[in-house]
Amino acid sequence: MASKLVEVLLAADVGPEELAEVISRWFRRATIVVLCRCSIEYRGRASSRAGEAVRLVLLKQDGTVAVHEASGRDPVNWQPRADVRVVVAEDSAVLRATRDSPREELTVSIRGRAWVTVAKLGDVGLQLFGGEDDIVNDIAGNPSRFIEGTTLVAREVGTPYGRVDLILRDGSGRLVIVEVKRGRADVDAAHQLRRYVEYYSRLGLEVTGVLVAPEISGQALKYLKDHGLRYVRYVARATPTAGSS
Amino acid sequence: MASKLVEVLLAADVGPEELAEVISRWFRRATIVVLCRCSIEYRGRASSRAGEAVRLVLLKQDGTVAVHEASGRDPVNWQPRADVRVVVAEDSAVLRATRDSPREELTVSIRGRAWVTVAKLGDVGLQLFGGEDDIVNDIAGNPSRFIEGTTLVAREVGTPYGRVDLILRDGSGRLVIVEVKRGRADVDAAHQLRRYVEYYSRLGLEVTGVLVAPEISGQALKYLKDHGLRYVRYVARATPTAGSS
DNA sequence: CATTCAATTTCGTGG
DNA sequence: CCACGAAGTTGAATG
Repeated sequence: MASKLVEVLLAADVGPEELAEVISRWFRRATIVVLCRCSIEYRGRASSRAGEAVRLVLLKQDGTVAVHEASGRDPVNWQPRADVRVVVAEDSAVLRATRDSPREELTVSIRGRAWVTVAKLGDVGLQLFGGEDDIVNDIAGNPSRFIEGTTLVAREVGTPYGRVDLILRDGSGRLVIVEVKRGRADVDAAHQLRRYVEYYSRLGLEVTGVLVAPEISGQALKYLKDHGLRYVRYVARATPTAGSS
Repeated sequence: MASKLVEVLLAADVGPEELAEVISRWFRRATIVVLCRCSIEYRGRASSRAGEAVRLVLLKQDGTVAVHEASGRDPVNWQPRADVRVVVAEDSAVLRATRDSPREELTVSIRGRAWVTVAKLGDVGLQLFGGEDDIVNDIAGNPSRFIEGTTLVAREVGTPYGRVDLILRDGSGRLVIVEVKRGRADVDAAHQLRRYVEYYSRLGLEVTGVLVAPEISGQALKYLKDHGLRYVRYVARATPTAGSS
């Protein structure tokens, strides 16, 4: 009962040499959290520089290096699946996280003592419901509920200009291209739909297009009308799990 | 010299009650790192559920709550700028991070003892070079270097279908709509350009379009040609800062 | 490997 | 507050 639920492999205040040692020992074998004063330099797709400040450096088991500040969900600097090397220089541990393709380099210079914690994390992911796929499935299962008189022809159809979510056929035999968005549809979504409709149209098919989403922006709606396309509001069938309101 | 560069306010192995206390005390006042065994539930724009595993829960000073696993730059679950409440239930501390607009709720059930670390992080951000703005500036400063015989007319021009990066005028007085991409231009970028060109064209203006980017995908290039648009490769003027290579 | 598209995208900016 | 577009986007899926 009193057994360890979380095994913290190390938690200590360390100097540069010790920090370098800890990182070398545990990198890619466990998750390393470093609270430290550091400056950052990045060179690759773009380049950036950040002066010295107290930050949190997170080194994950897949090689991810992320440097966090006091705000934001996203790190201020990062390197996904990096190769890491640490060298000790003066009173600093300099962490170099590199990556080919694209070729880029993140350098974190950690000055003075740092607080380092090491632990093994799980990697089980999650089950997500309510993504775009779920909506596509919903429509595919009963197209006429959303667009009157239609039947399913195909789904996830590749074209040279992208993958069409759904293709239906209406009462008069005309194809209906359907683009689905899980959130508010914007002008890009409308344009995506137009791209597909235009493609099939050029093949000589009688074709029309419908954008299905719970909401739509004004510009997107105007764009659809301007190009002879339609918007259909998506409303989930029923409360799948009771409980709310 | 031996003064603290990083002030770690707390680092301790704590039970549910103590953890709840620590979070209540420091939330939004400092950054809290919790290594723990937890399960997660999310309900909002979508919904998700993740079983028990060892994870890292990060609570930042702006209210951000992020739950990290062993891999990935991004958290497995999160809530930006959340309101947080912690209650103790059985042998667990249950953290509820909510948010209005959109209305959503993230629940992290932390079972048993956890390792918690508290520290104040900086929030200075960084200076980034080589973003899209830099490229737009570069072109705006000397349009004819990229597109022969052109002069600057306007930049960041709003249309009903989005904001145009640059408008130039060529030798024959025709408008040239320019869309800029900092990386490889894809078919979406080509479409974006077409949208703008079409808009001005419908207004009765003599207009053409150019996509400027360091690279372009084959399909995007084909799409441009199919619609009478052009691609111009962007090459940075000179090594802005010496030192590399 | 390139290409495309979704994402609980997040994040900034402008109206 | 909405709306749009960039991001060093990341990440997955597909050819």
